[in-house]
Amino acid sequence: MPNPALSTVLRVALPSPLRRLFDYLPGREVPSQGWQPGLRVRVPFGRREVVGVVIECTTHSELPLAKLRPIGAVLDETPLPSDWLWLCRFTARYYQHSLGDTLHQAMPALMRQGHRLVGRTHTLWQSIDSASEKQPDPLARAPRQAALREMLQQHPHGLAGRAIYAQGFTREQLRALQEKGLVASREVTLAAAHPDTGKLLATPALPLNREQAVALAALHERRDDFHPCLLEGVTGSGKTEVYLQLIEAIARQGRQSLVLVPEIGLTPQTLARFRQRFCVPVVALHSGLTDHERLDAWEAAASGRALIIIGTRSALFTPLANPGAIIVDEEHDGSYKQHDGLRYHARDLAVARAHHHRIPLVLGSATPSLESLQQALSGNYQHLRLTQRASRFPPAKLELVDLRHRPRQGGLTPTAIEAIKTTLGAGHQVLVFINRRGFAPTLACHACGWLAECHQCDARMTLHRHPPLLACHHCDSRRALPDACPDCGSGDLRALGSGTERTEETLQGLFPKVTVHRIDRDSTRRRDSFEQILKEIQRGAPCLLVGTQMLAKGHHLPHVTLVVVVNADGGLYAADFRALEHSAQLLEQVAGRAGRAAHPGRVLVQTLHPDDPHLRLLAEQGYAPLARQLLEERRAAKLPPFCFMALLRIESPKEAAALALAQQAAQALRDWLTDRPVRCLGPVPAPMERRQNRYHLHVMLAADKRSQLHPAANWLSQWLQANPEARKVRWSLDIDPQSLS
DNA sequence: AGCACGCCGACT
DNA sequence: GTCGGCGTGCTC
Repeated sequence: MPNPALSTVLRVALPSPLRRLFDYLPGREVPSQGWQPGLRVRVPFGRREVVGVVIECTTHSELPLAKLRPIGAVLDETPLPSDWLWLCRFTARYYQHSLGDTLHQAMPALMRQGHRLVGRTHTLWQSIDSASEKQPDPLARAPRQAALREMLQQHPHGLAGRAIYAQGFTREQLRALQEKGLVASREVTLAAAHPDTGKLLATPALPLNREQAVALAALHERRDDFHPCLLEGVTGSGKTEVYLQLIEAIARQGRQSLVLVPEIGLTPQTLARFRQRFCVPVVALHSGLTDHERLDAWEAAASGRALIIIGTRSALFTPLANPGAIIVDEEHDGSYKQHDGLRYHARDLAVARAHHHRIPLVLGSATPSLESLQQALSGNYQHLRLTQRASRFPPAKLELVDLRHRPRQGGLTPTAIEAIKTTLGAGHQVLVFINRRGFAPTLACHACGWLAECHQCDARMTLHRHPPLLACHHCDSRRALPDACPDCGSGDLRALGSGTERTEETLQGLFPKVTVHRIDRDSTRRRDSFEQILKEIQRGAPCLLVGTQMLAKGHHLPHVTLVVVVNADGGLYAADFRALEHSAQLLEQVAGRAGRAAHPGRVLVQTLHPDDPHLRLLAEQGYAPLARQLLEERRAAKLPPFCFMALLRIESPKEAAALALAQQAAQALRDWLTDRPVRCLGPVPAPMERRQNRYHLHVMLAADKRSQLHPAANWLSQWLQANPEARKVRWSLDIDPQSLS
């Protein structure tokens, strides 16, 4: 009988919401280098098999050894990257999430399914020295093949097919060179592949202005230490060029740069800008990748071969063998926060990760979040500012247009229509911004006041014209348009207010000879129609663009010289304390679309509150002064970034069940919090309490310091997990919630 | 979260 | 007589 005290016990993290590890005995298979944390294993779990990660190797278990089951299979020869494991453990702890679930989310799909990483190869293409140079050039009449051969000659270790095609070469050109015996392929095991040591730059760096040079020098100076920077640069001030030259410097040391961009920002144009600059492959993590491509990218980053990795939120979880810098572009963007499951904020995790790796971190934005701005103003982050635009013209001022007592057509005042007419007459393009999809926000009965309401949500239904229906934007319910009022039978039903469809229709009526492009989620359902329209717009013919924030963010629209904001009031008096910040960021971003190239721009902002002090400050002095004032207001009100919050959301189809648990949780929490410096608010009904026939309640936790909040959030999470009542409703704990809805 | 077990209503 | 509804319980 072996001594049970000496037997090996493996503590394994499994893809389950249960926030604990599970103990296993080793099975038949022994890992080639012994048991180590970080090895993936396949284990029996209940009545199924799952893939888990060994977290601890120990010799005892809290359970009797007879209850432990053996590990089924060992999936890795070497542990998963330690920087990646560290990041997942940090994330799980910070966001009160199961470690096993966090690890699973951070892994490519094929690794989740248990694919092995060893023995995988990929094909590299290399140019071969031709036997005799005297022969006439076989490529004299094939310029693309010649160019391809030249590119391959600059990469002595060879290039992957994907990298070749990314540079605009085709399979056929490659095949032709192969048949002529000028290039050859070889299979390389992934682990043994060399980092690309060929030429780094495909096109030379652009000259920097003084501010850009100062920013780059500052980043450069301390590239071997944690060095967080807020790069606050107005639209068109050349933030991207600073990123590119920082990446270049990092890559020259053979180190990797991780670039995060907002969901909407990972466009072919963005990628093209990076790929045009660098010869080395730019690994892009976008939704179009196959599972195998995703695994390749993961391995390329984990091995250190990939020097430049660019992606959206989830790319933060890419392992880095040799990290050199992390860049978060448009750091204020809401898409960095995940809104379900593991509710992480990629920007905040980027800060933690850069700190862990002791590398520079660049948070870039024209409209920084108040969180990052406060860090910069208080000296925790270095504050780098870019105020000069490449364009000859200063940024367009916002002109407030009073909506009160003015006739409106499709939401537009005569002032706006006149300006549109003038701009189109001058041969320029106009962007009309409305933050509402559909034809009109709702349908109303003019006889009795009935409004079209959703049966499942506390919300009005939006009127759509093509196809004609009532749709709820908060659930998936839709209804046919009623012919008469369901309450009083009157036929006098009218569309109330304007959405993109109605403004498009009005503008087409007013300017029948001009093309009107509507750009919103409804009009761009098809995969690449948005890209098509953008290309068309960039050709420059006079036209009208009507769109939602899809249009406002990031896209270069050089021929737009007039921007009209149909209604700026959405965020002015909203209940959510962040609404004003987000609204100001959006307005500034929209305004930034005006007049970037050869002509100055105008921005008309329609409002029912032209005297609102915040709006006036934004219009007269811009985002930066407004942001500083908002910070003072947050400080006075003890709101983030001057406090730290965690939000418990509870939802159930049964209102009473949700309320009962919310009250119990709040009570238990308050008892525990006695004499602790954490405040507990609620339960309160969430904004729009009923959504999809589910009732939503909130309990809020707030503390002056992150370190105070954390134990309370942890306690609450444990309490909920231990409480059988909590299983009857759906709940989630959101650390640093971004929105209170 | 999965996945089973278990105990009551409308179907061939 | 069954098929299947989702409440409850468990996963090393």
